[in-house]
Amino acid sequence: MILKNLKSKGYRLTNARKIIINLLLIAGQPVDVFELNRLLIKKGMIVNKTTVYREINTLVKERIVKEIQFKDGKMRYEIQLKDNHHHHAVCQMCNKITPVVSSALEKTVNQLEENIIKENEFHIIEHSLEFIGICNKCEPSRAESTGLPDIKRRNPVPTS
Amino acid sequence: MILKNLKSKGYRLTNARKIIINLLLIAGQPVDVFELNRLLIKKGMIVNKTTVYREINTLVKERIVKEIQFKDGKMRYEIQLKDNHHHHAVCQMCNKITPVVSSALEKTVNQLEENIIKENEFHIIEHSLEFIGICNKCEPSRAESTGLPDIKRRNPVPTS
DNA sequence: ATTTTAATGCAACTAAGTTGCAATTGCAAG
DNA sequence: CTTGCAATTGCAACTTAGTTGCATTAAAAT
Ligand SMILES: [Mn+2]
Ligand SMILES: [Mn+2]
Ligand SMILES: [Zn+2]
Ligand SMILES: [Zn+2]
Repeated sequence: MILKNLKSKGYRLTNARKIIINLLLIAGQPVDVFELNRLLIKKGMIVNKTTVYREINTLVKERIVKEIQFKDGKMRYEIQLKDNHHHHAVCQMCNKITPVVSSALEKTVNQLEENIIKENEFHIIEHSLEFIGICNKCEPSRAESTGLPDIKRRNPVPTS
Repeated sequence: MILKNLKSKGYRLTNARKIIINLLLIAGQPVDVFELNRLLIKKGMIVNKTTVYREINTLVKERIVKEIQFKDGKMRYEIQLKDNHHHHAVCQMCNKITPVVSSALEKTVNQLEENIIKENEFHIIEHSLEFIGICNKCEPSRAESTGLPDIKRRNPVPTS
């Protein structure tokens, strides 16, 4: 188990650590630190943001958590379960996240990675693939707009 | 041309705009705002950072420039040329960027996108695919380390 | 040359994430 | 159960990318 593994490496099983891991397991999808904090408070536990950042970075370092960057300027974190490699489709309007799994795709990507390693002399460790779009719930409101949806980004394009 | 297109839409062909577009064309790879500013200064032109951000967001809005997020907390921008869709391999250590092109991959991705649209009822606008690894120049120094390379991220994992 | 409005510079601001350090706590050993 | 030590935590101050309001400047159409 995750906790066993951590303890064996000299990490302590602190309250914050256990709850954060649990919340990430329950979430089952990428969450940002703000959201994680909200979940912690809901569980009746207030953890300083510094601690949250440090804890998450520890989990990233131990390859228990994976970082994902969308385009809204905040890192998101998702627990890494065995044989659960997947990607995401993100709604530009409401940020809804849908997992995307495709063995055909992974096969093609792996093939490509091998080619890159051979041809470009570049050792590839991982890849990051995200799909950006509009979820079916947000689709209706998009029709009325200019076609370019309101992107939830940190640096929003000013509405002309 | 790009400038013609912009003028026809009511944008003015200012000095800053013309130089920024030119620098992005010359760069031919994703650059962040800090780097862009350095290039502007080298061209003998000092442009206020607010202007640079605003200009780039205008170009993004007009689909002339594409935003790319690696994991170092800064957005990068790359000019969008016709029929030049591609991805990137990024060195975790020196940030060297290598373009990745594969028609086989795009075909698989397009197929997958169609499936997502049908099955998940999610309208997909674009995808973002980046490969993370170690370039051949940085490879030697990696061998001596723990295996986990020093990642150039904003929130660096503390070296245990 | 005049006018109109897009673009610019500036300074102050926001928000994500980091750091140094002192106080706390997990936990192993006795 | 107590003690000791290193890992963890909280706090406050800091850094950095990016944003905003407003007064000023400058494309460019007439
Ligand atoms: Mn996921
Ligand atoms: Mn490129
Ligand atoms: Zn949505
Ligand atoms: Zn490198």
